[in-house]
Amino acid sequence: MKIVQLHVDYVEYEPVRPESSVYEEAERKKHRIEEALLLLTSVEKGDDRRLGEKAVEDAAEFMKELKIPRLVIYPYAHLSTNLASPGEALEVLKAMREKAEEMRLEAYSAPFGWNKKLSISVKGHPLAEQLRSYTPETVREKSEEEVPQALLMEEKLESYWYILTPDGEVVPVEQFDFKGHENLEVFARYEMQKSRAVLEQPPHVSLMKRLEIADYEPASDPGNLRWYAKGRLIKSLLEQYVTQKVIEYGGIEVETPIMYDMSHPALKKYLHKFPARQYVIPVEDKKYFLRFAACFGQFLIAKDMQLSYKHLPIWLYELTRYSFRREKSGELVGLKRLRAFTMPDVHALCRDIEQAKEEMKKRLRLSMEVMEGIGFGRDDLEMAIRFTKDFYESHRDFIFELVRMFGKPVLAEMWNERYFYFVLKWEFNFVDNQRKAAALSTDQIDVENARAYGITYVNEKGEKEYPIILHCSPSGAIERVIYALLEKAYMKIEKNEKPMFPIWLSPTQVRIIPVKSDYLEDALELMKKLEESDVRVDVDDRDETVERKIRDAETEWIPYVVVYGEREKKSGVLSVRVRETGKLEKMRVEELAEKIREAVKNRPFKKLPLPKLLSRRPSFR
RNA sequence: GCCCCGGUAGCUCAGCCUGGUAGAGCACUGGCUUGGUAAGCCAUGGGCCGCGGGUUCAAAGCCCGCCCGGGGCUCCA
Repeated sequence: MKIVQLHVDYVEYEPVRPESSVYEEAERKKHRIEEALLLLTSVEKGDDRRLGEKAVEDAAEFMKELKIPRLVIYPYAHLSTNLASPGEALEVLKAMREKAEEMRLEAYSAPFGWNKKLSISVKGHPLAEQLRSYTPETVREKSEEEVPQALLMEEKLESYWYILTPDGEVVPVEQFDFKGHENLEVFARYEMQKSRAVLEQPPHVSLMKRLEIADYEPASDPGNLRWYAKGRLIKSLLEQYVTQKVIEYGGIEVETPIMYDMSHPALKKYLHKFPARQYVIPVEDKKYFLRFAACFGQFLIAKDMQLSYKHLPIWLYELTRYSFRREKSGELVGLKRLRAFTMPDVHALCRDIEQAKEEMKKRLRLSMEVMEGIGFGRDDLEMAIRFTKDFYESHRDFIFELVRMFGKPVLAEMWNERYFYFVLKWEFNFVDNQRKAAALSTDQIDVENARAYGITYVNEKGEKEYPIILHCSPSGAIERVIYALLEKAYMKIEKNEKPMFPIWLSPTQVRIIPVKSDYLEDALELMKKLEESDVRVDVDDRDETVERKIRDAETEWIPYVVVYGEREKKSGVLSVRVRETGKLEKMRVEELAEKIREAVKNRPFKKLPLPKLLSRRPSFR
């Protein structure tokens, strides 16, 4: 395919008479289009629809750069001596028109197969005239950079912003009184203008390194981190906790592949509806993409399931380690935004919208419980609800029910049209030290994918129907949860308070410091006792002063530090330095164990995956 | 992707502007020290100063190119 691309002040054409055996219907009148990008297009032998689509994509990019408002596709046979047959050529031209429409370009198209009178006025800048040449090879090479439609559409998306209150008010953001809701205001401004110059680096990055949680891995692709023992432990506990909660709520846990064939028909559509860039892996003559959510695997399972209305609602759950999104390199930050991340993802198949609404309420409750269980309070999170205008008009009460459940004013974004596959989504957002927001928990009502994947259930009448699908991550990405915990801890440092992890997540919960080496035996004994009641304990047996060991325990944010010496040996009562209160407290071993059991309550426990003796423990960095 | 900043010991960084052949603290190793609630003392070892080219008698430093990393912008379903 050869295209002469011209940036024109105007183009005028007038169909005179049909010239080819294949021609389109056309009016014999003069057409004039101003301020346009004109594509004089010759379709050659071997060209296919993909080439046409690619050409339109390139043109669209050019138009965006130069702010050219409209496109004219003009069949022009005189650029090649190797023309395709008229039938084939028309097919490719139609693909171009469809593509332009799909991309919501203002596009005009001259009729194929006519002898036309043509006059044009080309602009005088250096980029105004260009020859483009496409062969099947160009598409094969370039297609790795395929940009999903949704990414392009997103840029055109128009939103209206409101605050919804638990009392049922709808207030345009500009008119809302944010007194007492300062965090929501920061969040709303962040979402709406999405730009803010901040120079400092986010505090959680140096914390994640210093606390030996995670670190960048220069030998991998950026945004793929390495996890040290303490980080792995914390992450693993969070993973187990979310999974446990989802299963309590009736989730059915499955596991699915991490890579999928890009040419699989059902996946193809979803790839385009979902604004994310993929990692692509060529294997022999096929291309696979790494999953960027659990959706694919679960939908493919659901498609094969024998589902009756009696089974619904049904929840399918997977915790993806990992999901991959090839975010642009400049967007990656610490644990906040990664290219490989761990995402709990629970889908619900529902028979109709009413059932979907009921399920969504349960899942909101689940998400609230999970966030609270992890250690986030209501003040730490701001809720956003986004929906189409249609959905709002027919389900207003439901939306306010969600707001009431959350119990605080909520940021609402309304779209005039449905651009994505869902009609409503909500998220919890965390506002960090840079006053930037990151989404954690989320749920969506998907009205499109059941059809796209051929997922059906049988209703009372024995007919097949498409279910509504909900997509929920009760915690959001696990890495991002840790980011939020670290950012929250940093806020404490800023207030001159002692930062710490929730006790159930602290790698070492109790550090025992023998006053001198003579008490090491006793310390080990004490450690054994505490371990028997599921407490993570270690012993600082290094040849250092007590002060030094305490300082090190403090910088590790250890919640309970026990100094053990003559006094404790005699009395049998421990001196415990309690981080939360900053006080020294006397208590017996059993009381200490009980305090920790109480703090962990119903949440998972894992043993400390490190040498128990500090003298045997290497530093990771 | 664009803009900015950076790459010197395991880590954090100084030195670079104004060229003269490599520094500190912490960590590591050895020794002294048996210490009671946030850093005990001494000593030792450790460096292709990101890579390649250029200028110069001489380059960690100046110039050019490249690679890698980070931050900001944009984006964030």
